[in-house]
Amino acid sequence: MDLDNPAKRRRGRQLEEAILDAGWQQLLDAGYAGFTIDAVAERAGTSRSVLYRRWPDRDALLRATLKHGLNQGRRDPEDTGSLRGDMLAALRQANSTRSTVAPLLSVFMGAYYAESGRTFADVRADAFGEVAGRSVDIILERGIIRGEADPARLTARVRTVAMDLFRHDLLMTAAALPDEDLVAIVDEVFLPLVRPAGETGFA
Amino acid sequence: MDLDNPAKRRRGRQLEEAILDAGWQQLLDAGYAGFTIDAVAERAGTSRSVLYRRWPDRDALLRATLKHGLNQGRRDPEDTGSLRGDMLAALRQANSTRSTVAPLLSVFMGAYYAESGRTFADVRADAFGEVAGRSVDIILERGIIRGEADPARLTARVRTVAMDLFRHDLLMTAAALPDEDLVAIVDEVFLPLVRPAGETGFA
Amino acid sequence: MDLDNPAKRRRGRQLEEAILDAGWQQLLDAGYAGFTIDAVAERAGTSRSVLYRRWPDRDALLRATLKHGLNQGRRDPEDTGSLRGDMLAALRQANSTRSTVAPLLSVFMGAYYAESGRTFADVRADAFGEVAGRSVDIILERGIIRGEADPARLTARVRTVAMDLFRHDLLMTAAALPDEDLVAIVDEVFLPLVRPAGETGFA
Amino acid sequence: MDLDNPAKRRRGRQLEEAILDAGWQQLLDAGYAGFTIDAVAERAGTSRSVLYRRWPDRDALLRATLKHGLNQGRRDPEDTGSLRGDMLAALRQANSTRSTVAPLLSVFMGAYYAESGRTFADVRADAFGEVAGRSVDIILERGIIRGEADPARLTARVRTVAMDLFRHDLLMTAAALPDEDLVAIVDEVFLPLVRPAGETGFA
DNA sequence: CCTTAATCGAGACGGTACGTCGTGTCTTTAT
DNA sequence: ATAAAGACACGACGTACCGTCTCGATTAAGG
Repeated sequence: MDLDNPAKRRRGRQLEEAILDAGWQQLLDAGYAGFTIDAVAERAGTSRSVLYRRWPDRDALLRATLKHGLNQGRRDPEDTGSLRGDMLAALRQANSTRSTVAPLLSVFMGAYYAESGRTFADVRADAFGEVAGRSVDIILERGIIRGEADPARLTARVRTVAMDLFRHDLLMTAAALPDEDLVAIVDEVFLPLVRPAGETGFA
Repeated sequence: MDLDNPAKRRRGRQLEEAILDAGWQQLLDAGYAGFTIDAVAERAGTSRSVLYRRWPDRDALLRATLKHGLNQGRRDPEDTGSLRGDMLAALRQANSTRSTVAPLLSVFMGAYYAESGRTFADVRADAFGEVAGRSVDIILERGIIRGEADPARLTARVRTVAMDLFRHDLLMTAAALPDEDLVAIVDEVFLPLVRPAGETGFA
Repeated sequence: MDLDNPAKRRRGRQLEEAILDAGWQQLLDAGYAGFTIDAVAERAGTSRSVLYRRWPDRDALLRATLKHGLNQGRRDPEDTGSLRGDMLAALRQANSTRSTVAPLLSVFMGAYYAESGRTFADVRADAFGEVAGRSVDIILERGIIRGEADPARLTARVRTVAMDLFRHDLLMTAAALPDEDLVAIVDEVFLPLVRPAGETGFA
Repeated sequence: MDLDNPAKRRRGRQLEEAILDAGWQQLLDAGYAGFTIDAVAERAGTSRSVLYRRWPDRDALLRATLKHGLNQGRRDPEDTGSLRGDMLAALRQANSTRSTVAPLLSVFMGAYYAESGRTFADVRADAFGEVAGRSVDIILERGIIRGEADPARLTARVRTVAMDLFRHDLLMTAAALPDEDLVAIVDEVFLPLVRPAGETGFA
């Protein structure tokens, strides 16, 4: 890559990181169609054989790249003082980063996990990282303590409903959602389902 | 195909139907990777040029094929006598047919509509056809008449929440959902959101 | 072709002329590769079916076009007062018109007449028209009368030698020849072969 | 070709030879129309990309194939003891091999060299190879030594006149010439032009 | 004058070859 | 041993023509 730079050849872990970074950038820049072995190799400043030594084919590289990219920069969810605020903050944070790449998840994760025989929960955990799943749990934990959420109503389905609807819309539009859609998810679906019975107004 | 076949050449609408049928079958048999212009053309007993004359590229053909295939055999939703029963029946019907192909929707519809600048509502309508959208409306209409649904609570988000969650899971797993997941969607999310305030138990 | 021009449709002979003219222009403009049925039809302001009704395939049209084009504007050879002058004039005249298209002759005439089982003489006559063959005869006739050519030496081979060498060079270079090449053909080959024995200088 | 063939893949020069051989055979078997990239690749037991890596397009491959094929099996010209015999032998040898392919030369070499701006001499040398040009020189050298040819008369035009006329007829007829035409070239044109002045009869 | 048959003009259909690009395998050279 | 470079064999892509076909519109000719 560098012309006369005698910089040592990268190897092993270090090289792998560089490749996945390059792949992620390539994915963001050129989309699925532009996610080519050649393009990624060139962007990473290495050669195709190096990639093929690590991943058997393009799809495997794509999965590794998605996982690598999506799990960058995870943070614990913000504490805004209210369940509604926390949930909205989490959705807005997600909405600001994932848009373009998200649709790929459904195809590749879907196909891959279908073959691997894993469960739906695993799919979610692996695709969006451990942190993502735990974010909602943390937010709900705080809500329970504040008395804004009723533990009895928090089935698995209800716990993930906000993120699932967000993700659904993302998958269907391949673009960041308008903020009012996030608000609608929280106010019209999430809060009514988790709020202790009897409460009716918004917090 | 047969040079000596005195059967008239197919043309126009008739030919197009045959192509889309062939495409749909090819998609079910060989998946996205096997959805090749050549393969579809051969399966339809025509030639590649005929396809390229109608759709500019593979993706356009794929979108047309998806729409064609997904909108086959639509029927008005069954009337089971209760809102819960109607909704479950609709989900079960959908669950029995769409599984393998659904994930493709997110990528291609997503990408397409992102470019075309259409709205989310349009996306849904076009991808899943008019009937799909109306099914839920019909079911809810009946529910309102029976007193099982509160018109005041039926925002756009709430109206589609059941189908959206179903679709989300389908997209993420690329497989038919277990029946208990459908039940959970109806009992834990849908009914609590649409039921007139005050009612608490399951119907 | 014309927008609202109610000008009568051309038919029969008239239409055929227009097509061959268009073909000839197309050949000169775009060469062999650009000599397309579509291009000729469009240039002639008609449609492909009309061409296919007259010639079975592209090669047939090409042959017809070549014959049409090459036999335009034939004139009797100039009388310059000397055999050398006449021959040079004939070569120069030929050199000024045929250059680009000539190489096609060898392929298509060659192939066509090979199949048709005609003789070499016929080939030449048909490809270059009756006039071309007669031109040399006329020139030589005058030369004999002037005493510049010896009838005893004028075998078939010798009669055509100048035109053949000219045509050979044309075929090999696909371009008009430099004038000195024409002079060399006349002075170094043609005149020494036809001149009555004993004469040595140039006329 | 064979996936399981443990024979090493051919590469570089060796592969190139095989391709050109295959191309030459294809040309002889199927003519210009049958000289297809696919056909040549298949015949050579390789794939289209390999050809495109070496030649930019079909015409370039055709030119390379012609050069390759025409320069196979060149030998130094036979010494028959007389200028007439040597020249006739050379023409007969040429006549026995080149017939079918020759016409292609005019179109492709012509077009190519027209673009490349090379000289006529280069055209000839490249198209027919070094040896072809030298053959005549060798024959004439011997003739001069024997006293059958006059060096003073051997201009460039005269030196090549026999081969040029032969080639001309070949180009026009696309078939091997009858032997009497070769004899006519030698006896009626070649010998009269090169023979020392004063000699008149045939050797 | 009106009908009728032939031709024109337009364009879809079923093919084939083109030249490009990406894949996954394999080989070679250098670090 | 692994990196880097790149050739090989394969196959799909989208384009451009080919030669065949169908169909409505126009036109010349005949009853």
